[in-house]
Amino acid sequence: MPDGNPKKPSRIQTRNRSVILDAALEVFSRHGYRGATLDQIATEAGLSKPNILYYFEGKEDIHVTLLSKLMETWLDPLVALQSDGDPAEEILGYVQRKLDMARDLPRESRLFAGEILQGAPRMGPHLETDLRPLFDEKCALIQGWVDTGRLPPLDPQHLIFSIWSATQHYADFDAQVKVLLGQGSDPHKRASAHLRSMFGNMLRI
Amino acid sequence: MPDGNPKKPSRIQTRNRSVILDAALEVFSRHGYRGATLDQIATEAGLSKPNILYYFEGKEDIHVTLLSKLMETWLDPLVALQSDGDPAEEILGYVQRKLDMARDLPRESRLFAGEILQGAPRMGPHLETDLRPLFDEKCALIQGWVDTGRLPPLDPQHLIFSIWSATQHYADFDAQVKVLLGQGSDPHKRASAHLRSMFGNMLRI
DNA sequence: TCGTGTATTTACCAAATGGTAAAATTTCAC
DNA sequence: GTGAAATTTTACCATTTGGTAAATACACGA
Repeated sequence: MPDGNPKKPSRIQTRNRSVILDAALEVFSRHGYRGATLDQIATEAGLSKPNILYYFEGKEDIHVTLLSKLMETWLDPLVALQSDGDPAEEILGYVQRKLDMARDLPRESRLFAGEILQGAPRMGPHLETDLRPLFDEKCALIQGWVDTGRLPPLDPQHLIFSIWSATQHYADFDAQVKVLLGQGSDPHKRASAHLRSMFGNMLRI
Repeated sequence: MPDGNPKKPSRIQTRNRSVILDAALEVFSRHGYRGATLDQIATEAGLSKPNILYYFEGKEDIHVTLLSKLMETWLDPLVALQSDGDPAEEILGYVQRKLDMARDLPRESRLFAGEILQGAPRMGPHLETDLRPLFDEKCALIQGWVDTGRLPPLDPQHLIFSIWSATQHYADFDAQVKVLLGQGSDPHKRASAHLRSMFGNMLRI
């Protein structure tokens, strides 16, 4: 049994757990938790169903593991929002990082979106524990910039919401975006320019 | 059989179909298509499962009916975006209508979001047929305002995406928003002020 | 009130799905 | 190479779930 005990995992274990999680990310992000089946995940992973249940306790275990690992990655860009340089450029850099992330990790974005959309049934605690403190910290940072006149008056909480929604939109609503944009010139570049303009305007004193 | 034939529906039919659709909206929007069960919908509607299958051909029929009816409602605010008054105020009015809609019809917003998130498997055609033409028309309208100098240079397509994402975020990611805002002063009002400021800034010449 | 079409319930079914037991196979330290 | 442990497969099972058939109850115009 690979789980529970403190022994270090074998090479096979490490590889297979990672293969399974990647397959599960693919399937869960496309069909949602309920819509995904263990058979689909098994096929995608190139393993048999009982075999994946050898590495994970069950469907929910896979999903939760995925969400936990994802949370780190997901918060990275926000963690990187520091009080180093020019406030406006700091925030615009954050916007850019989030947008790049939506392009590079669309499956992760959709997995997250699906979970929240359904009321975060398997992630509620994580939100309180991991996201909330970081969110509060960065809101305070931005509020500080406002208070010291380095940014115009604005609402840090809703600013962050706008950044999240505007950037993740391109991953989460990809199906719609594709239909509406047709095949135009480098959508990512145009989105980036638009967002830089929009948020840039609002951050200018 | 209530379906297919051209007879006008009885009072009971009208009432029950509407009761079922409302229950289905509740269940589908909370759990997604696959996550929802006919039993849940039946319970929510106060009817038996075979009874709802007397009014609809099956689970998918209910879902598709729901999405079709929703599409109208959903596009209304965009239809109302006309070339009447001041361009900036027209667009800000649209933002406000969309935000109000996210507050008043969160279930509809989540149903729509869930469908798009999964690649619009049951709504692809509708997007091309209903949404695309309207989107193109309104983009042209906005582009016209830009070309005649009544709006600063901006990207109409991505502007609309930003409006959609920023407003619907409050309905679709409600679970997250609730956790992060705690209980503050009238979130809707603050969101409204923030969005008016953000988009107002960008629309000013 | 009677009879006919409408509406609802009861009793099912087949497929899908998450999961398990145990046998068979492979890996690897010695 | 050998044996024990890890890994994988085969053969299942119980539950859930979308859906159906047929019997029953009901509404309502004549």
